[in-house]
Amino acid sequence: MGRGKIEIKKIENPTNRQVTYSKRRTGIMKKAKELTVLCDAEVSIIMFSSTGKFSEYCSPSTDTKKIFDRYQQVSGINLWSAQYERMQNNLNHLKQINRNLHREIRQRMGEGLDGMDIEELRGLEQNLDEALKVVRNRKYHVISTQTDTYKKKLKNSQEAHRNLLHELEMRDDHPVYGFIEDEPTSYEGALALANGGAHMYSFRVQPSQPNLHGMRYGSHDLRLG
Amino acid sequence: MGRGKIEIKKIENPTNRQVTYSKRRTGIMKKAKELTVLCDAEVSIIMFSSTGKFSEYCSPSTDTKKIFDRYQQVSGINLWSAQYERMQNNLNHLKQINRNLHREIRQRMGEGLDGMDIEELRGLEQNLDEALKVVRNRKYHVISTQTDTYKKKLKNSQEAHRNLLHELEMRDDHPVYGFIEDEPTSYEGALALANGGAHMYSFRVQPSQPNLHGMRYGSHDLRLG
DNA sequence: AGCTATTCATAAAA
DNA sequence: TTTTTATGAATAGCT
Repeated sequence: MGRGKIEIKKIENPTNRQVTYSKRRTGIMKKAKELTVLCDAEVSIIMFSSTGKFSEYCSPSTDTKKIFDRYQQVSGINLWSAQYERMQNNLNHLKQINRNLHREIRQRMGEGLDGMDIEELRGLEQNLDEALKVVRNRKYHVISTQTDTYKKKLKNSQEAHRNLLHELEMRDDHPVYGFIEDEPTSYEGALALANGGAHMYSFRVQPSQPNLHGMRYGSHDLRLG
Repeated sequence: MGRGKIEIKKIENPTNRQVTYSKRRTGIMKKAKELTVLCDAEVSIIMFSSTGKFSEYCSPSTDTKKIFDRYQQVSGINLWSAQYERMQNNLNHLKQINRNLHREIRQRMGEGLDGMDIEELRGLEQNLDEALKVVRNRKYHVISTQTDTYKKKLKNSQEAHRNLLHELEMRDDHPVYGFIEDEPTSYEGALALANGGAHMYSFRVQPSQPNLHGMRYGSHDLRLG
């Protein structure tokens, strides 16, 4: 179809090749359009020239993604299955880990112990016992630190007060209002703070069967996704 | 290009349409092959007839997936980003939950307490204390159940032994070997079993600063994914 | 599926 | 690139 027949092999002259590409590309696209209309077909064409120039055709009734989704269904080959499967596995793995973590927390809260044998129970008991000691120590440490800080602040405040009074005295010899000292420094005070805080006036009731469900020390959102 | 010009509009006669589809499809595929060879291009064609029949062409130097990946890069539109992003979000969400769970377990083991204030520490302490009581109760329950089972088995064994001896006596009046009774039923025995098991002969050493790292009561794989 | 009269696509040149 | 134009290719309508 042209001034003489041509052999179907790579056109070595780059200019000719480019010209032929351009012409034939137009031709294929036209044919694709005609096929789409005449035969009510769905066609997707993607092509790259040897210089990397990109062109595409897609039937107007659809889009490239839809055609490719359909292609995947029909061909049975999922083009992103590798990526997809890797993520899916990752997801399942994380879910499994989460289940394990969740179970462990439940056990550490005294729930779901039915499946554990003596060895496991003894291990858990010892672990909890040790953790409890550490937490208690930490608590007392935080309390004493806080008390010290409070003491220092009080001291500074007192001093500032005295200085202020002194200054006033120096200025106009007015009568002096005494500073009220009130430091909870006794061990009993600290203990009360440790065990009741703002509620130290009331006794803590210990139920024989404590309902641990929903009783968390923090406010983490621990629901599984 | 046939016996008369045709208008480019849908061919209503299904047979004609199917025939035309078949002929023109062959034509396009041939053109695609020629373009591939002549111009050293990469071409991917996917089409579906109105009856759903699927055909594809792809340049031999590549494959449909590669062309599509390249298409995505060039067009800038990631065709499966929606799916991908959803999974990615899911994954990140799970990872966050995982971190929270892990942190909670660490705190319940007495690690990573630095960021906790008094209220939280007191809550954790109380929670651990209650859990410890529940676990202890459970442990003793399991032990007593186990002891009961052991007793019953022993009883059955003794009875079977006596019956056997009795039978032997009845048969040939041989001398009788006594059954050695050895039941660890005392509370001391149960306690020893509870606290030491197979190692009840040795005293348990309580380090003043217990190394909780790696000391788990179970054998869960808790590594983060 | 083949055939073939026609129309279409396009190689070479401008 | 696009246009021109001579030619080979594709195919519509029939069998």
